[in-house]
Amino acid sequence: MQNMIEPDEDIEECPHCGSEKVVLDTKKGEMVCSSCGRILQRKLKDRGKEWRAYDPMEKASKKRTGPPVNDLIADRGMSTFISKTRKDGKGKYLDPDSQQRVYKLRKWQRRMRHTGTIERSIAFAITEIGTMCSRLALPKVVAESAANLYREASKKDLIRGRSKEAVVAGSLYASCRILEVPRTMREISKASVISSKEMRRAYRVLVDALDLEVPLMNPERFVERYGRELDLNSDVIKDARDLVTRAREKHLTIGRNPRGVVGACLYIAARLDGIDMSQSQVGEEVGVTEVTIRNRYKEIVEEMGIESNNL
DNA sequence: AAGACGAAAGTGGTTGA
DNA sequence: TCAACAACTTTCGTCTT
Repeated sequence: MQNMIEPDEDIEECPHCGSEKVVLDTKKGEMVCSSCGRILQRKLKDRGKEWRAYDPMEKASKKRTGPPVNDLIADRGMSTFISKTRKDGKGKYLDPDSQQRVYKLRKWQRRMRHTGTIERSIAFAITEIGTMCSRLALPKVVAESAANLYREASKKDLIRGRSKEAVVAGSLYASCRILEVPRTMREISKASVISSKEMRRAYRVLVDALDLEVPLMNPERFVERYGRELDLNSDVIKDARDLVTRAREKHLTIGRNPRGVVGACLYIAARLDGIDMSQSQVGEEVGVTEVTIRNRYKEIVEEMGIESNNL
């Protein structure tokens, strides 16, 4: 049977190593770079059919579905529309009386669509999630996940007493954490009208009330991202990633702002590679001060026995 | 002159009574 | 609810290249 798993968007080359050997793993539902082995997209949906048809007649008789369920539509695309055509099911024109009735029905359906408080709230949230995601360049899976979290939150009545924007921001952050998309709280709250304090509170409530399994944030993901933003080549990024791993093994990361650790590791890796880069440059990119970079850098160099004359 | 370094004081968040 | 606390930031003077 032909497999119809499709990526959300075409990925032609790996954003990490630039290789064009991006393959689709239909079993796991993942897009994978066969050159560097990184997963570029997860949890792809199977948009295909499970049946086969050998001629158009059979195709027509077996077809029984519409588009897939869409999490980014308030009612998930599951509601019915009353058609605009003035024909009945058999293609005959309706008499004027019936036309009048259908017109009224349509009007009422339009009015009823988003009248439930929860539906209206979700519709708002999805719009908000959409604009935030485009501002933050977040992939569609994150938007879908956030929409689902918001829906769950609505069901459990968690929005009451909080602003919708806060719950949206909290859902987005939670989705990023769950899907291991490297975004900080600060970034997300900056893209929102919500303060990071309010967002944090909403996020906590979501995690507690919905029993979310949030994996520990892993700084290695941030190394990738900031390394690329600093125009470092993949060798340096890899070295920096190893440094972060070793730093964590030596417990140099606990209680520390991960961005400081990541920044310091990038700084060290770059300097070891002979690249000229200032502490403040790195600090600015990862969002901490030069002093913090310096402090982390000192600790790491000391603990790992890196000869400072190489730097 | 720019970047690195270190000290000191201030700030916001966490923790435990 | 409040105080203690650790991490981080800001600021600034000094050192190094």
